[in-house]
Amino acid sequence: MTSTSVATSSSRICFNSVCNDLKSERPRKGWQLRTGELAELCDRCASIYDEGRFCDAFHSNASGWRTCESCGKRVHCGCIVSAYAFALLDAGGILCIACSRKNAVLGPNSSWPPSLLFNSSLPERFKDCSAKGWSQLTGSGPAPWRQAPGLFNSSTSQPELHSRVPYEVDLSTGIDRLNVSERLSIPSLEKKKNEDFPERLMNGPLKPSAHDIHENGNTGINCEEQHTSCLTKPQLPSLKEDSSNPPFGLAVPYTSIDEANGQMGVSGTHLRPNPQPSLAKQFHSNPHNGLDSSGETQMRNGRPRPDGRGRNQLFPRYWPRFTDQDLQQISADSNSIITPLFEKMLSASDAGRIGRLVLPKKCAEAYFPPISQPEGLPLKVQDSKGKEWIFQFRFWPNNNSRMYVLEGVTPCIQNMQLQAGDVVTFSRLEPGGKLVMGFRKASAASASEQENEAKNSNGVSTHGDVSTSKPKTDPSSWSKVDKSGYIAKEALGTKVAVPRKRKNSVLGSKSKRLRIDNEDMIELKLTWEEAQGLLRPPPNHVANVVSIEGFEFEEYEDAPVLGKPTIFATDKSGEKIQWAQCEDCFKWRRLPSDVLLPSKWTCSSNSWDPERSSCSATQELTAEELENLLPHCNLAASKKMKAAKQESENVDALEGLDTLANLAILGEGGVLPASQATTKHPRHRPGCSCIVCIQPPSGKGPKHKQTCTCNVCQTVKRRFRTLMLRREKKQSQKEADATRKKQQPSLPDKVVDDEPLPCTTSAGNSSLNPEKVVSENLDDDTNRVKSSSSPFKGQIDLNIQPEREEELSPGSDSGGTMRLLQDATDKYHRQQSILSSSGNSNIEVTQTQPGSGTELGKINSSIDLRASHRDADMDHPAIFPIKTFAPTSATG
DNA sequence: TCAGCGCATGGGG
DNA sequence: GCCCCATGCGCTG
Repeated sequence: MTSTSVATSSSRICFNSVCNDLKSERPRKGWQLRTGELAELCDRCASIYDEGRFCDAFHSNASGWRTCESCGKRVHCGCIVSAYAFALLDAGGILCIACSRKNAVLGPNSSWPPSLLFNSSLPERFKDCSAKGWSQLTGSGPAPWRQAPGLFNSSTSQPELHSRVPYEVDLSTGIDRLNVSERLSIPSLEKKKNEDFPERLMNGPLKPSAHDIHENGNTGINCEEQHTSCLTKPQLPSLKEDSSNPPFGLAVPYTSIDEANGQMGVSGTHLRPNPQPSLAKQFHSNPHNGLDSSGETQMRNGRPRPDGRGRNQLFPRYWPRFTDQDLQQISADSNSIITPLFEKMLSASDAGRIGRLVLPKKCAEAYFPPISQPEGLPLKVQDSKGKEWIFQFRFWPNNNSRMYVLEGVTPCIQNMQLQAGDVVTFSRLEPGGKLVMGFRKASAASASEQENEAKNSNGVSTHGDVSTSKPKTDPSSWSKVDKSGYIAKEALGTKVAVPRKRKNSVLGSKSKRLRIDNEDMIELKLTWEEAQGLLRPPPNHVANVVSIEGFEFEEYEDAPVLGKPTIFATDKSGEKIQWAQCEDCFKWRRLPSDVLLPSKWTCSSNSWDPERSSCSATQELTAEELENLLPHCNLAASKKMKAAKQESENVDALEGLDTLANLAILGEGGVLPASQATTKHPRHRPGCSCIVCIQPPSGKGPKHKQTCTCNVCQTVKRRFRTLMLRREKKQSQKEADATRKKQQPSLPDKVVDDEPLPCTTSAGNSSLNPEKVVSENLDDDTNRVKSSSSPFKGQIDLNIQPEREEELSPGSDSGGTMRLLQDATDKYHRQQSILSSSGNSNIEVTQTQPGSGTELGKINSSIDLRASHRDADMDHPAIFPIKTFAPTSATG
């Protein structure tokens, strides 16, 4: 290549040094430069390049021309443009890419780096490695990071896009005119599906090149165009259109015949050079990190796109989550480029003694060397410490598919002290194409994240760690999506502080999906309302408000920022300002209006007002001013929080009955007014003394002795007596039923079963609980709650737990009162759990109690007032669909 | 007997 | 109904 120009974006001249034409407004992209950018060409050169005639046109007199050993065609082998236009033969000589493909002997140039293949000389390995270089496979050559989009950015809800063959056939004419090829995936021997190519076809365009991002400062027009494209299954004819459309490069598959069975075997694509971003760009561009177009859109909208479901070919659990530091850590050489490929949480099997790590199929096929035989091939993998391991990469035929495994991973896993639940990450290190295996300890990740969260004054927790405890304190290293996702959880006040990959210490792999779902549920405890309160447009962006199913959402052209809700206002001089509340002291601090705060922000981070950069500094706002700023509910919550904070320092954290009593104490004469200190279900009126209304909102408060005769204890004990009586009643009823059945065996069960039902007619109560009558006689509190169920259909009845009470078998009575206490305490916790996840803003506000630690309350208390609909909804609380944490839900 | 290999099975998406 | 994949389980050395 004779081009010696630098920066393609800065110059208006065609990058082709022998061409002095001006680039067009939207220069077309050519090959990839070492900087990761794409050469920008004038239309003419780009066309020539697209047609694969670049070397013919511009390098005809240059050295490096060789002759294809097969067809005799002259092939230029001496420039970057032609780097992938030929294949080196082991015996010497070269094949043009067409012949190599045709013969299925070798793929395009840049075969597997020797470092990756333990023994590439073996015939089988040779075959396996033929026609596919690591660089091609993983995109290391032209576009390492683009590979990922191909995998992870599939079109939406697309069925497996099949038949590589038609594409291959159709595109065959385009093969030769493309100089760079990229290995895409291994075709299965058992099938000829190829979902990769169409995806890549889409995803190529889908991904804004780093260059584009760099140029535009955002995902830009191209990204939007790509986004559109990702929603539409590409049609074959469009391929050529795309192929002539340089900006994002195009993956064009080529066909080769499997050497063993003659099936269409090794396939790949020709790919024009793609952007290979710098480390930072790579990270930010890498969809694995959540910045793919669609993902970004989801986040920015605060709601999933309709097409979101099938967006990714791979489950998100395989998306690598790397920080720049992670990447740099893997890369000992600062000049190296890390391409995160995928990650996988170790299952029990993976981490077991068998030493087999099951690889996600698509990841294996896309990122690992293609193998056509089950035996596979040895793969040299470097761990993050630089130690090299050799695994056998192989597969098993499985249900007309393949199951890929890495064998022999036990030493490595043991060396890294990994166990089920930990995450192994795979990346590629350039140059050299080394496969690097990192890991993230589940426990360490979780702990360090929480620690970081606590330490990081920005409140932006980082997560993800590749193999070391190296702190990740640079929030900028996170993609917005990652950050926001994290903050969202953080802001929930559920102390969830979980990484996306939070693991239980011991994993039943079967429960993995469930576990992940549960994490998602936690995430969903944030209502759209609240999410909107946290979302704000990026600087200088104005949100479009769209209404969806009656709810308003702010939509941003660019990724929104999630952070601490603040109150925007105008000061006396007319300057726009915002008020933010310190997480620690709850004082409000004045900040510039354009400041974006992390979700956890404290006075110490107040660099805009050094005098008030400490919690000890007085609050600038007077109480009156604050009251004017804050809506009533928020103010109340704010005060409560403050009181809570103070109170929490004086009381011990307690559980169960103690907790109940604590509330009563707080309510009876404590710091908080009773109306605030109680957890009230909306249906309960002031003065209600039922078990719900006297429940403490938090686990704080003084302990109660068993002999305590305070209001709460008496209530609880009365309730326990009720429960015991119910049990006895139930027991005797069952015995009676059994006796009756024995005496009247012909009596249909239904009659027996239905018998208790008439009880529900008492007092017009619709309860199905046959013990209802007893309950009414003994426990007016519970009765009141139960009887109130009908007007609130669809809402959670916090008191009635029929199934729970069904569980109270007489046999369990042997434990005596303490067991009952425990039962009731459990019930209380369940109720609390339901309350906290109910999504009812009333509940949330009033539930925010001293020391509760529920940051949700904080959210409510300091929600961004620009979201005007929030206030409206405070008055008319809408219950958004919320997933509840099923396992502990005793009511519903 | 045991470890490892390779395939089968079945849950979940 | 298909696919993925975690894991079970039988076979073999």
